[in-house]
Amino acid sequence: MTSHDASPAAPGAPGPRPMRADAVRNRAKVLDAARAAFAAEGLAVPLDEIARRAGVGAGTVYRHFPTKEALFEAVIADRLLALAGDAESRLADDGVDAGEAFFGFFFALIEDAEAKADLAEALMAAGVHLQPETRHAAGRLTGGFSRLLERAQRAGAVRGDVTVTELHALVVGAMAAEKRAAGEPGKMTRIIADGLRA
Amino acid sequence: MTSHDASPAAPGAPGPRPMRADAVRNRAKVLDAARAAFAAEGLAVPLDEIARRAGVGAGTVYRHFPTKEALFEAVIADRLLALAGDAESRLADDGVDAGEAFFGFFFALIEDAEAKADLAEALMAAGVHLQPETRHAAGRLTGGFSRLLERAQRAGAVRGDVTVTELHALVVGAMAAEKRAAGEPGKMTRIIADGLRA
DNA sequence: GGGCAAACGGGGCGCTCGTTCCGTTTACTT
DNA sequence: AAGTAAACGGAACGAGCGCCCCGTTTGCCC
Repeated sequence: MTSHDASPAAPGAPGPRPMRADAVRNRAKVLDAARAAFAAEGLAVPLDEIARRAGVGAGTVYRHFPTKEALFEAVIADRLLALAGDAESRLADDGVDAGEAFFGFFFALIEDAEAKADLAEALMAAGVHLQPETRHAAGRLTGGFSRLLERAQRAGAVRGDVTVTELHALVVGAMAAEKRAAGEPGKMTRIIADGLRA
Repeated sequence: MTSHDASPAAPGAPGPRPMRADAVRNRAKVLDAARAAFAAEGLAVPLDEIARRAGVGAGTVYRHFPTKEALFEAVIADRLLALAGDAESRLADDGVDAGEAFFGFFFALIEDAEAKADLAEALMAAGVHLQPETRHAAGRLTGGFSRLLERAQRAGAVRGDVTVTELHALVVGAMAAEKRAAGEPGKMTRIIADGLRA
């Protein structure tokens, strides 16, 4: 819930002015509405609709986020950080072997994206022109995933000729396949995972 | 090149009136321009752009195709028929075994879609509200693919717990993965294909 | 409680794009 | 060669949507 912070910049040091109470409240309402709306319909949802659901005017949204894209990224950055945290905690867990940890995350990642249209879209997008905050979050996720992959490869659980970039592409592919196949959730992902085993 | 036919309806029997010469010419020009434009940019290309490339006015496009969607489908139906023909000819070829035939088509299908943004989009789309002609073409493709799959499964080359629908989903997934991964074309598809083997 | 800057909100602008309309041109007929 | 209906083309319409402007409201400080 990092994005529920009151101030968009310089949270610790008291900057020029503290935010007004209603502004803080509205920022949170917009963010919550955006989360729900983007998750349900992806970037396609009109900004006016988000404003309406948040109970504010469109102008208010634009005071807090310079552009629709920026609002989208604010939502996405949160999700990416959560996923990065998941990867890192699996990495730290000594109870499961490398292969299990890797595939566990692989499945969790795709399952999560399935329920969040925006995340899927964000991962599919080329990812150009990202704000620094988003870029950092994406980097942390990639880093964690990369270490999970390496460990699993060293353990002989995953074929050695796959890079993180290719893995990312396969995740996108699995999400696309999963969305297309109605019955038996996770089956497409399982097939693709089988193709990844050594 | 079935769509280069002069008359949209009743080609054999002389209907109400034969088409005027310039109309025939323009229809073909529109179809060619649409083919190129849709292949390059998918459905996103504006209709005015297609008209411009074809050297006609937008109104002319609409006399031949009631809607942009209909024009799109006219292009897609051709592609689907060509693919169905490919599947059928592989089916008829006794020189290759069932597994080879299946995977050969699998790779060909994805490679083809890679070069044609519109085909990829069409396969990804839910496919609701299709014109009868398109529905028929899609059915023929699915039928051929289905027989290739069955034969390969019976031969033990492909895992038995996959249906045509799921296969379709995996094709879409492979296309998505392939588009996302820059280097070494076909690698993502090969990994997914490995997941499909028995 | 009064003053003031910050925040609000929604009407409106500008752009894109699918579709239609209609005055003009062009191919066929006799 | 003249008449006619089919076909043309591009200006114009309308809908959707991102974004901005500005008159009004509201929280904050003295």
